[in-house]
Amino acid sequence: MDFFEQTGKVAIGSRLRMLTDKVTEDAANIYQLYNIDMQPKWFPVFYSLSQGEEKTITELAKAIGHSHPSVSKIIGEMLKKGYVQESRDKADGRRNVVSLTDAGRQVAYKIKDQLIDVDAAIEELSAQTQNKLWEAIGEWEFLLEQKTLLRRVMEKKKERDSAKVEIVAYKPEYQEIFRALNVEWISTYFEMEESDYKALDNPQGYILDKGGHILVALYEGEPLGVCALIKMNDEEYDFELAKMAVSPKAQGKNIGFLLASAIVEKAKSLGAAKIYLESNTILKPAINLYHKLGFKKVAGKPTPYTRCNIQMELVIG
Amino acid sequence: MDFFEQTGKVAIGSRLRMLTDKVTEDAANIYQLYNIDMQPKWFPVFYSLSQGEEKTITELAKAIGHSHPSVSKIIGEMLKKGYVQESRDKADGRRNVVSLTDAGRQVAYKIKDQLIDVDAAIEELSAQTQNKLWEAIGEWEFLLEQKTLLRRVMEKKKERDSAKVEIVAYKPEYQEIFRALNVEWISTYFEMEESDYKALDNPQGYILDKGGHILVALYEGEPLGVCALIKMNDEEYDFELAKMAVSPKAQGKNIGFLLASAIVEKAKSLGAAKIYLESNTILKPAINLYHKLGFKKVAGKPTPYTRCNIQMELVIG
DNA sequence: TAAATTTGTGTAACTGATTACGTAATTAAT
DNA sequence: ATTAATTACGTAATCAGTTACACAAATTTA
Repeated sequence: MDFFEQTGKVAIGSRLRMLTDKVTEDAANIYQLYNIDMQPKWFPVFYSLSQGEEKTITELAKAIGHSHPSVSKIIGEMLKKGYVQESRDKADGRRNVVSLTDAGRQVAYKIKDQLIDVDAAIEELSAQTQNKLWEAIGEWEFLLEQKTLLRRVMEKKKERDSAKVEIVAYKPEYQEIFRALNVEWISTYFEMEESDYKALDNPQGYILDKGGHILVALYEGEPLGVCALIKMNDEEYDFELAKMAVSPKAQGKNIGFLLASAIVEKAKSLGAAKIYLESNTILKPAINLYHKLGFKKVAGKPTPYTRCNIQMELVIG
Repeated sequence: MDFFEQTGKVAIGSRLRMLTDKVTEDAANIYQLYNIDMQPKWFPVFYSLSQGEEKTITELAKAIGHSHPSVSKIIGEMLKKGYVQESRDKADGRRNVVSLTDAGRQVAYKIKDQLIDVDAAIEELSAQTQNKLWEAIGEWEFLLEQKTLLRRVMEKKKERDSAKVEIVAYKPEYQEIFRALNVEWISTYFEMEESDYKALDNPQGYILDKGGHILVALYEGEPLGVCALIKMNDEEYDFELAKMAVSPKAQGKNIGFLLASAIVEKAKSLGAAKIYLESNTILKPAINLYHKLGFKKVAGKPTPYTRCNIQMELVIG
C-alpha cells in the first residue's frame, strides 16, 4: 500500500490490520486443501488442547491470549462438531474441563501435514525478505510489554512541548499576565485575599525590590506561566516559592515542571539552603509537582493565607 | 506470547491480530492526549481527505484500501461531527463528493503535532529492534501480492506429496490393482469395452510381452496409480500411453503428473520419437495433464474405443 | 435508441473478536 | 459462622471491519 508510505508510521495499526486480513484470508481455503473440517479461528484452542491434557476455559484463554468469552464460544462450536467434550470439575463446580474427543484427536493427527507445509511456505517467503516479520513481531511484543505506545507518545509530546517553552525573567510588561494568571486559579478554587492583592498589584515593590524574583514561561513566545521566589525574613528559610500559575489552556505541556525547576535552580544559584511553600491539598497536580521536585511536608509555620492547609520545604543539597 | 513459539508460524495470523490489537488499543487515548475529538478508525479517511482535494466514496475506499461500505459509514460519522461535507456530483449523479469542512481542516491542523510525536515514538521503538516491523510488513505485502499464501502452501504440499511417491515397474502382484483402478474410472464415466478387458485381464500377454511397459505409483508404499506404455504396430507412433488411472483417494497428490512423466521418460529411454494417446474431453484434469506434458491434439487415427473423442501426440525432442 | 452491462453508493447481515455484566461456586476475613 | 471478596464462565452488547444485495445513474452494445 503506497498510502502507508505517505501517512507515516502513525498508520501502523491500520497497516498491520490489513496485512493480518490478507494473511488470514486464505486460512479457510488451506484447511479445505487438506480436507480438514475446521475453522481457522479454532486453531489456537485446538492446538492448545492437542498439546497437553484437558484444560479449563480460563486456562485455555490464558494459554492462547484470548478473552474467556471468546474461548467459551469457540468451545461451543467445536462441541457441535464433536471435536471436544466438556465435563464439570468435581472438586470445583465452577470449572468447565474441556478435552479433545477421539474425533478431535483424529483431526489433530490429520492436521500435522498442513502445519508442516504452512510452516515451510512461510519460511520460504521469509527467506526472501530482508526484515523478518516473525521476529519483528516478537520484538514489538516485548517492547510494548515494557512500555505501552501511549507512554512512549506521551514522552515524545513532553519532549517536544518542553522545547517550545522558554523561561525568562520578569519584566514590567508581564505584570498584567502575572496578575491575571494568578487571579484566575485563586478565584476558581478559593477567594482572593488581602496578601494576594499586595503581591499581584505591585510585584515590583512587594517581591522584586525585596530581593525576590519572578520567572515567566513563554510557550512559543506567549507568556502562559508565572512563578515567584519571595525573599523571606526567616532564620530557617531563605525563599518562598509562591504565586505559581499556569494558564489552563497550556495544561499538559510540562510548563509547570519547567517553571518550578527553574525557580529552584534560581534559588540554588542565589545560595539558598531551604525553600518554603504553602499550598492546598485540593490542588493535586500542584502537590504532585512539588513532590516530584523533592519538597517534603512540614508544619507549624504561621501563614497569612486562609487557603493554606499544607506547607512544604525543599532542602537544597 | 510463548504460545506462538510453540505453534510455529502457522499461527502468524493470530499473532499478527494480537499485535494489531495491542498497537491499536492505545490509539483512542493518544487522540485524547492531544484533545482531538476523533475516532482512530477515521484516520485513514481523514488523512486522505486532508491531503488532496475533495474525493468520492469509492476514490477514498481505493486510496485507503477499505471496502466502500466502510468508508460510507465512516463518512456518516464524520458528517455528524461536522468534519466533512457531502455534495452530489452534478456531472455524475451517482457520485457522492466528500470534502473537509473548516472544522475538519482545523482538526487536520491540530493533528500535526500528534503525527510527529507518534512517528517519533515508533521510530524510537524501532531503533531498539533488530528486525524492522514496518519494512517487514512492506516486504510481506509485496510478496503476497505476487503469490498468495494459499498458492505457496499448495506448492509445498505438492513437493511433500511428490517426495512420498515412488514410481516402480510392474510386477505380477500389481495386476489386481492395475485392473481395479482402471475399471473404477472407466465405469464411472463410461462403459467397459471389449479392448479394456483384453488389456486389463492379461497385461502380461497383451502389453508387456509385446514390448510394452507398465509403471505403478506407490504412495507411502501403497499402489495408488498405474499407467501403461503400449507398443504400437504403426509407422508413425512407437508407443501409446494408455490405461492411466489414479485412485480417487490419492487425488491432489500430484501422482498423475509423476506417473505420466515417468512413462514419457521411459519411452524416451527406449528411443521413442512419438507417443500417442486417446482420451475423452470430459476428463478435464487428464487432458490438462497431457497438455502440461507437451501432448498436442491430432485427429484421424482409427480407434477401437467408442469413448475416445480426442487423440493426442507427443513428439519427443 | 433500446437493452444490457457497469459503476457508485447505501443498507443489511455477518464475523471474529472484545468489554460489560450477571450468577454461581469457592476462598478469605471477621 | 456469616459476610465479603474472588474466581469461573456464560450471555449480551459492542466494535471495526467485511460480504451480499438492491437500486439508480452512466456507459456500452446491439
